[in-house]
Amino acid sequence: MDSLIQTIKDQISISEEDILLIKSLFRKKELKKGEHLLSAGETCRYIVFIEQGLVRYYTNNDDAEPTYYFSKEGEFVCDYSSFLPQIPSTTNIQALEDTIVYRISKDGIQKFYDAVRNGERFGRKVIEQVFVNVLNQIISQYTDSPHNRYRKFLLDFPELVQRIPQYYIAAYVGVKPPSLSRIRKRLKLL
Amino acid sequence: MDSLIQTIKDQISISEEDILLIKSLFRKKELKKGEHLLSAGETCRYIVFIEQGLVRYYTNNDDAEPTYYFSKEGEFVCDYSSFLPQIPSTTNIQALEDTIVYRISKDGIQKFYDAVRNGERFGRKVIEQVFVNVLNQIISQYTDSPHNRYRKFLLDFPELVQRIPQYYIAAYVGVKPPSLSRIRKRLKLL
DNA sequence: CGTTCAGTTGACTAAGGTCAATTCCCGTGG
DNA sequence: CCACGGGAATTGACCTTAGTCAACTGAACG
Repeated sequence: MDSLIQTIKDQISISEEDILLIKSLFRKKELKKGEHLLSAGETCRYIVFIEQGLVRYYTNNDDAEPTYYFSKEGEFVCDYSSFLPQIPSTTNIQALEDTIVYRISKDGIQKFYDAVRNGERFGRKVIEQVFVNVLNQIISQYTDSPHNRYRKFLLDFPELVQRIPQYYIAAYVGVKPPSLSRIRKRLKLL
Repeated sequence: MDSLIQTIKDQISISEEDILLIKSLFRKKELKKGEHLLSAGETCRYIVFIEQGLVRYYTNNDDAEPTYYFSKEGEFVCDYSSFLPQIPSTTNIQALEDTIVYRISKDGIQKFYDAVRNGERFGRKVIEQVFVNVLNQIISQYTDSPHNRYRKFLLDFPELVQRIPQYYIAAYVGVKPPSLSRIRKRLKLL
C-alpha cells in the first residue's frame, strides 16, 4: 500500500484522513502468474494499481493473442475504453508474475474525488498518462522499424527484458519470435 | 452550427439557453485545404468540431509524415495527449479540404460544464469515443494484415475513399503507395 | 538423466519496399 | 476543342526483410 500512497503523494498533497480513506477504498488482490485481471467480454469495473508484479495486455484474434502492452509495479492499469462507458472489453489483462494489486471501483473513485482535494486532478493525471502511452504506441507502430521498436522497448522497460518471455516481447514489437531473435543477434554484433 | 447542436442533442437534452451559451462559446474558423489546425510543437488549446470538411493526423518522422488517422464532419478533433496536460503536441492536424470548424477553449469547456446539465457527461462521451478509436487503431495494427486494414478502412469510412489521396490512405493502412495499389488490384479481381 | 519448452538457427517462401517507366486524370492555355 | 503539363496512380523488375517450418541447443525441473 505504501507504494500507492507514495505515488499519489508525488502528484498531490494529501492529509492523514485522506490516507485512511484511500486505504479503505482500495482493496488488495493477489494474482498468481497467468491469472487474469480482466478478460475480453467482461466490463472493466476497477482501476488497478500494481503494487508488485507485471501484466500484459492482449486481444483475442482467432488463435493468436497479440500482446500490445505491459504495465509493472507502480503503474495504474485499466481498459478505459471499457471502464469509462462501462461496456464489455475486447482486451485481456494477464499477470506475467505473481502480482499484488490494489483496486478501486467506480463508486470508490467518486468518493475519492468528493473527499480528496485535487483528487480529480490526480485522476486526470493518471488517465492522461495512459493516453500519452497509447498515442506513443500508435505513432511508434507507424514510424519505427521492428529493430527500433525493440531498442525503444529496451529503453522504456530496461529491467523488464529479464522478466518477460521473448515471445511476448516479439508480439509487442510486432514480429514473430525468430525475427526478434535475429534482431537481438544483430544488436549484439554492433 | 446546427450540426454541432444536433450532435450534442443526440447525447444529452439541452435548453434554449444552453444553445445560446454553446453558440457563444464555440468560435467558427475556416481552413483552406492544406492549412493546419494544429502543428507539432504547439500546445493544443481547443476541442474542435468539424462542421464540414476533413482532416488528417500525422507525425513528423525525419522527412516522412505518416498519416495515422482521419476525422470528418460531425466529429470532434483534439490531441488529448497535448490538450489535457497542456504540453506541446507531437502531432499535426491538417485540413485535406476546405474545412469549417467550431472550436472551444479549455475555459469555454469549463463554462459549458458549469452551466449545462449533464455537460460533463457529454464531454466524457466525446473523450471516450476518441479513446475507443485510438485503441481500435492500435489493436488493428497488431492483428490485421494490410489487406484487411484497407478493407476495414473502406468499411469505416466508405465515402472517404473518393476524398482522400491514396498516398495518405496508404500511410494510414501502413504500406507504401505501390503496395496499396496492388492490394486494390487484388480486391477488384475477387 | 530425460522431459519440456523457450530460444536460436538455417533453408526457403512470401510480402512489402524501392526505383523507374508508364499511364491516367484533370486543369490550363493555346 | 485540342494539346500540353504536372501530379497521382499503376505497373514491372528487382531487392530486402519478415514469416514459415523444422531442426537443434540449452536451461530448468523433476
